[in-house]
Amino acid sequence: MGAASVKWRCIFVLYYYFALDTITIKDIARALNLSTSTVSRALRDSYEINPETKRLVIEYAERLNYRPNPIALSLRENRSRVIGVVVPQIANNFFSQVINGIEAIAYNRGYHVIIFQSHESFEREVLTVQQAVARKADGLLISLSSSTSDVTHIRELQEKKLPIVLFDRVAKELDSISVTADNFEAAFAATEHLIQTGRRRIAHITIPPYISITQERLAGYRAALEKYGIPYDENLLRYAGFGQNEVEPIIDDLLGQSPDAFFAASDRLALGTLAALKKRGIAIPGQVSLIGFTNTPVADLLAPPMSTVEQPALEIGQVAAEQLINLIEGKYKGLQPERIKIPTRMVVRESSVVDVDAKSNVN
Amino acid sequence: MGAASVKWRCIFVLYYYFALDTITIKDIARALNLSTSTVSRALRDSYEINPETKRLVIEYAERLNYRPNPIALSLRENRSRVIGVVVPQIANNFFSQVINGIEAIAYNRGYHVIIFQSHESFEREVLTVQQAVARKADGLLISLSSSTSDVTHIRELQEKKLPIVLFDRVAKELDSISVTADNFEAAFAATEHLIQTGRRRIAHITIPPYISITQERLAGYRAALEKYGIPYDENLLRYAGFGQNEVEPIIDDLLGQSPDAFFAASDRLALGTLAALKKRGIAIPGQVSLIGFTNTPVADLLAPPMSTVEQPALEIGQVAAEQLINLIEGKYKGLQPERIKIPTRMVVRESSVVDVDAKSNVN
DNA sequence: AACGTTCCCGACAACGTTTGCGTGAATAAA
DNA sequence: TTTATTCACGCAAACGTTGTCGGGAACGTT
Repeated sequence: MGAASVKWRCIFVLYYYFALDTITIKDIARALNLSTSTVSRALRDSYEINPETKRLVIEYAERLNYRPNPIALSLRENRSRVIGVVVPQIANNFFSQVINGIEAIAYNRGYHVIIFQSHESFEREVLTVQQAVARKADGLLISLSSSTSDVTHIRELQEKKLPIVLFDRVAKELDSISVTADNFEAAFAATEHLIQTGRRRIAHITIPPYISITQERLAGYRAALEKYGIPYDENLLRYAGFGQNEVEPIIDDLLGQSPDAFFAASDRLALGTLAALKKRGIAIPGQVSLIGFTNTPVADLLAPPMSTVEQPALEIGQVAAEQLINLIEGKYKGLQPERIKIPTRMVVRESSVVDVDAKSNVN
Repeated sequence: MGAASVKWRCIFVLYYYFALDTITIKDIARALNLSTSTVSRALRDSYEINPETKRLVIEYAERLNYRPNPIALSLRENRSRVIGVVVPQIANNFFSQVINGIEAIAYNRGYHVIIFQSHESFEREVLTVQQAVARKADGLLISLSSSTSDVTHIRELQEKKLPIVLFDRVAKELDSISVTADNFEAAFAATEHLIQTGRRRIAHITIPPYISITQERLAGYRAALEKYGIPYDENLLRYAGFGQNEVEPIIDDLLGQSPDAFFAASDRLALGTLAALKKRGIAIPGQVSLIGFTNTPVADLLAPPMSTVEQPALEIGQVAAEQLINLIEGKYKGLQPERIKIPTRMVVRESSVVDVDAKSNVN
């Protein structure tokens, strides 16, 4: 009895410990009476292995479903085939679409993606980037948090020659490849559209000023105003953070400046603005026009359907991933880091279409 | 000249190769004239190391910002501190929120998250799961693809004792921990709400029938009908795939059955239904009511604001991650695998609010 | 003085893989 | 027959870390 129970316990323990145990090159070597080096070379189809031996090894490996241990490879080759992606928030349509694009390219080129979130916090961004480095990511795709004004933590990594590509929220101070939407053009087009439909007092509600896209979009906005001889009124400009209820008071405040249009620089802000305006019973586009920067697929279904500048999120992710992997694999030896701008697309919907009468009135 | 250029090239090469080189335990040992074992023990605060030596080592390590190499640790300990997440699509509000929840918990408990997408394809799911295993993930969080009817690829892993937790799209055949919304209750509540507002011919448009949630939701729908003595009419039931334009013809088809309400079993389907109905000029809720299963934050801003059953995506992710990590860390020795249901919340908005007159007419 | 403890520390193996080098055997060339 | 050459394979080191073992020195106990 005792002996039997011990026996069963042993079997259980063995099963438990070895069941998940994937087969290694050593197992193959032992089974075939070869050395690990021979097996390794056979699997890599080295010329210095007898074809017959190769056949044996490969057959056996396939039969037992051998998979090389990527961790051992990483340790040896000092590369992980992992790229780290640092975004402010995953649960944001824009970023999840970008990640989608990244993953597609990475997958095709044999890399995996580890996601890190900075939660719009500078401190967490620093920590998270360190984590990614400690995890031995081969390269980093970063979109800066909105509270990041100091980028030395990134610069240090660049100086250590860690491949880095920035996307969307980039920093001018960093001399790296960057991939963004053409924010200037997009903002210019949106503003111009509002002007051409007769609007003059165009409020611009945007995200914190540190990050690059804010400045580019603001520049586009101002350039359009200037082109049409409309003076820039900084009372019509507001920065909104990422809190829950930040938008409403800002809208209230802006309404005091009697704007006839709102240009919101992000998805979240556009929706917040729409909600606030509706809540206050302000007619869109009757009293004010609205156009947003967005990636929501439902702009069409809103009330009213919302004009937007669409950012090619998927494409940004794809291009950024391609650039990074090229960088990792050393295909850019001497070239200058490039700043890539992906064109956007403006979709005019009801929220900014002023009918002819109203337009002539306004004018 | 030649010698100088060679010298510079050497320096460049050295710099290039060693700049990123993080410091190892060996470097510390060499610098302090100790053995690697001593350094290792000193850093782990072993009792058998002289306090003075410890101080020296720890000081030096901190000064040079030593970080243990997680890859070496993984190789040695046969664990990666990585959890693999397999979802049909990242760029889906529900899943990105789930991932958000997963990441939050994983981060706190010292794990990282690698994302895999099955793109709703069975073949890619199998491949991707294999990838995750080959990558030595310590455990897997899986939401099955809609085309997955055979789950042997998952079962095999379970039999190999790989910790697995299923969420949202689970399979009854698999004896594992699962975390889902309470789909039956949610569907029951939604249907009951439609009935209580006077609807009788309630169309149900849902996702492919293999996956668990479809069946649970359908069961809830039917149970509500039964409770109110309304015969189940299978002509009012439609399955939609994940193609671009699948919803519209289905709606057209359903409209032939003169329904007075639509209950859509997913976010995407609800929005597609809304779009199709609007396109056809059908008044909501005048002619038909609409209620969706959704996670979109903009339901309120739609025209009309859409009634929804909200799934607690973030919470599902958190609970699933917790369960998995407990499983990985062996905290469940003998316990039965649990099927956890997270309660949902129904939010009634205009799209299903029938005014009194209309209601009495319909009745 | 002989012995047992305690304290600190180093050597070594192991995790899975690749690779430079060495080597015995068979073959070819002299 | 001797000497090169080619072929096919094994040995050992390395990647960074931890744990087992063992051992020298200093101390305390008979």
